[in-house]
Amino acid sequence: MSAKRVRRASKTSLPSIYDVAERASVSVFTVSAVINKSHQVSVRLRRRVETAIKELDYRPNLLARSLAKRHTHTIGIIVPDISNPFFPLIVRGVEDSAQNAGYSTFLCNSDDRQEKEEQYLELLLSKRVDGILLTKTHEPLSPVQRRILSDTKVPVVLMMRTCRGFNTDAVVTDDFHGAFEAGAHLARLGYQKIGLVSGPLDVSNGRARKQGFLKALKAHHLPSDESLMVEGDYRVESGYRAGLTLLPKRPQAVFVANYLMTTGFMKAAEEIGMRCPDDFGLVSFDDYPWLGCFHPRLTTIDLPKYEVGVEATCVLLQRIKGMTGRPTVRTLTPQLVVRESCGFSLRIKENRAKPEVATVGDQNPFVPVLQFRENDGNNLERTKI
Amino acid sequence: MSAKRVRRASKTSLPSIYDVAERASVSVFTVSAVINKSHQVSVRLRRRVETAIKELDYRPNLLARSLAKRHTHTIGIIVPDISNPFFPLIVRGVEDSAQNAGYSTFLCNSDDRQEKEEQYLELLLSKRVDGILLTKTHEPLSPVQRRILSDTKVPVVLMMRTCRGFNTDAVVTDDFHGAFEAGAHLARLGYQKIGLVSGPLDVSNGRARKQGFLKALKAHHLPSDESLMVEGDYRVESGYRAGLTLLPKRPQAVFVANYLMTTGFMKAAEEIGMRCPDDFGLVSFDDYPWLGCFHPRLTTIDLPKYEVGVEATCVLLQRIKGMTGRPTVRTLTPQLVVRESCGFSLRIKENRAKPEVATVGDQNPFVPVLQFRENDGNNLERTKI
DNA sequence: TTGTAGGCGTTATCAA
DNA sequence: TTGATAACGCCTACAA
Repeated sequence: MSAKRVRRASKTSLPSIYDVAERASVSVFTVSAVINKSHQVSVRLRRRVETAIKELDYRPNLLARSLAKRHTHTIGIIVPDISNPFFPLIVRGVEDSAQNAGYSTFLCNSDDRQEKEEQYLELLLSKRVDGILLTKTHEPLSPVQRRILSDTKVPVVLMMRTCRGFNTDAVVTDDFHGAFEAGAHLARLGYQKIGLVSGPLDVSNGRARKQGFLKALKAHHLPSDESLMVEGDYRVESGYRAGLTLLPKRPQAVFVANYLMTTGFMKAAEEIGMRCPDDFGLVSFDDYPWLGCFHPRLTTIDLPKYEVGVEATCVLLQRIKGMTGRPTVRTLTPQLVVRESCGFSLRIKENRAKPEVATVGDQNPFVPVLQFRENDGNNLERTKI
Repeated sequence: MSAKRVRRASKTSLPSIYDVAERASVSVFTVSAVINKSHQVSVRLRRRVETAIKELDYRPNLLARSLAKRHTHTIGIIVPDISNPFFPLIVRGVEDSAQNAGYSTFLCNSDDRQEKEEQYLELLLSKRVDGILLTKTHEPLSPVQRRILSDTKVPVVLMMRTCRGFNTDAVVTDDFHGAFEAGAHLARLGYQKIGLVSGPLDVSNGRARKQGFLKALKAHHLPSDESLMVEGDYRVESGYRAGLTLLPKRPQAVFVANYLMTTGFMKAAEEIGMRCPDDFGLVSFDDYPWLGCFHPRLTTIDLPKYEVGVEATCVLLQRIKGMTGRPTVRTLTPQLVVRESCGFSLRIKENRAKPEVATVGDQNPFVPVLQFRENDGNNLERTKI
């Protein structure tokens, strides 16, 4: 029974800790000890082990290690779609800070579909990830998901979207105030008939962005005309259709709740033959480095995407390390970036803006943020950090 | 020795196959058999096992499974930077087809740095991925990497960039012909003094794009003026600097070898006060769905990014399944997308274009591809497939 | 300081 | 068809 560990001829597969031990004429314990620096090992033996490792080109099997130690040093991350330009930066934030802490990440795309989300949740759990970062689909937590997430103690933190009935940590951007700023900016520029292309109202930040906008209208004593508000789904196509229905009503300005929809909206405007900002002002939500390079240069609410990833990872890692306490929601502050699509300079020139209306918040929208952002390109926006 | 498997109280951690076996009063073999459908099991036992699984909310431990089966059904993918808009779609292509085949993917960012690349290669190997998809950094394969990749039989397939001295499968886009088309298009429009902002020349596709461009000049009997060519590194900043040095020389047109650099280039043009396409024509490399929505609407060479991911995964999966044979290089065809930055309509109007110059290839550049692309937004460009 | 041997949760072989 | 039981490769008491 003791000789059973004479072990395989090592030609069969990759070298194991036993092969190293044999070659160095030590026990597996010693090998393990030097690899993990978990115990003091005499220099002599250590040397022998190290050279054996080199000679064999030994590489520890992380599967076995994880199995034995019961944690994988891996976190799972589920986003709707990595090819939606909104998510790469979040993911990058996650990976950077995870790697920094010695964790690696497993990426999944849910396509915003409950079914895929469930499936991936199962997979991640089966792979025994230590924690999960999740941008929930628009659907509420299903019973299955609830069971999945409850009967295991794998910590989950939500990103960008909260989920009613799912009381867990979350890191989001302050979309309410962001949208408020967007609406307020438009109002201060003297626009009175302002339209809205909102995100899906069954998503927390879709609601928040609409409510913030409405609040701004109210704060500036502007009527809120439901006929000027159309609900989109954050996708290009819905922005396009929104433009087709909204633009003919001749709004003076419009707030579009994300970049993809803005993209579609502009396309519609072009087809209809309306120009921005000449024929209508526009503020978009979420910023990208290339937005300052093409026309109309978009005025936006910049969301700290990378930071969302970083913060979410930070919280998750703490939970993994055993932090207890009630779930927390961390809210990151977005920022108004004034360029030209809002018609800023136009309105100023025409003296239509109303600087007398009090600026809400500490932001002075009359200081255009037009300077070139130094990005290193490959690492795109991260230099903002 | 036989009773040793009475096993833990199951409160300690997640239920194992033993817990299921015990509860169903069967052996672990039976449980394993029903889970994997690997053997015939009588309905009676199967039922018992299935209900036990439900009741315990048992979830197989993939770590243990992988350890025993010696494969993980996981592939690693290393790209320079997921937050560079070029890569998300490739990654998406990979994930989709991998998942389709029952594989999951592990994403890593090398930041185009040899060091991180090596580090991640080690990690992936330690995690025992079944194969690796790699977009090599600009540096050549290091001795370490060579050893890493050789002494293990984990198949590797290169994406987008080949690597001299590293003879393995690869899936790339035909950048030579893409760049040729770009240059030829400009030449046919009657431009004579054409500048180039190339990618890094130590990257295979950086070279290819330059050479294709030069070939086009030659084909159209245009002189190639080295002073009009500047080498960038694919990043925004380098495009910006290139613009600053190139534009004052008043080129009639310019070919910029990727999107990020184009972005910087446009910024420079704006600062200098030159307008596109009025003051200079421009063709960019690599297309994005939003390019048709802002001005100047970029004329580009569209790269089938998603397909690169799909094809690469396909090859890799075959290798994993044991396909032998010499390494192959699959080359995907890019496509000229004519919009307005090249000055197409301007030149036509002014009668400066030279339609008499033979069109090279089957592409007719005088058919502007301006129609709205139907994208579903969240899944962005993938609808092109 | 070093070694021995059992356990982590599966699969797989060989009997029964 | 089922059941024991030995791998898989690593960690870690417990001993020495």
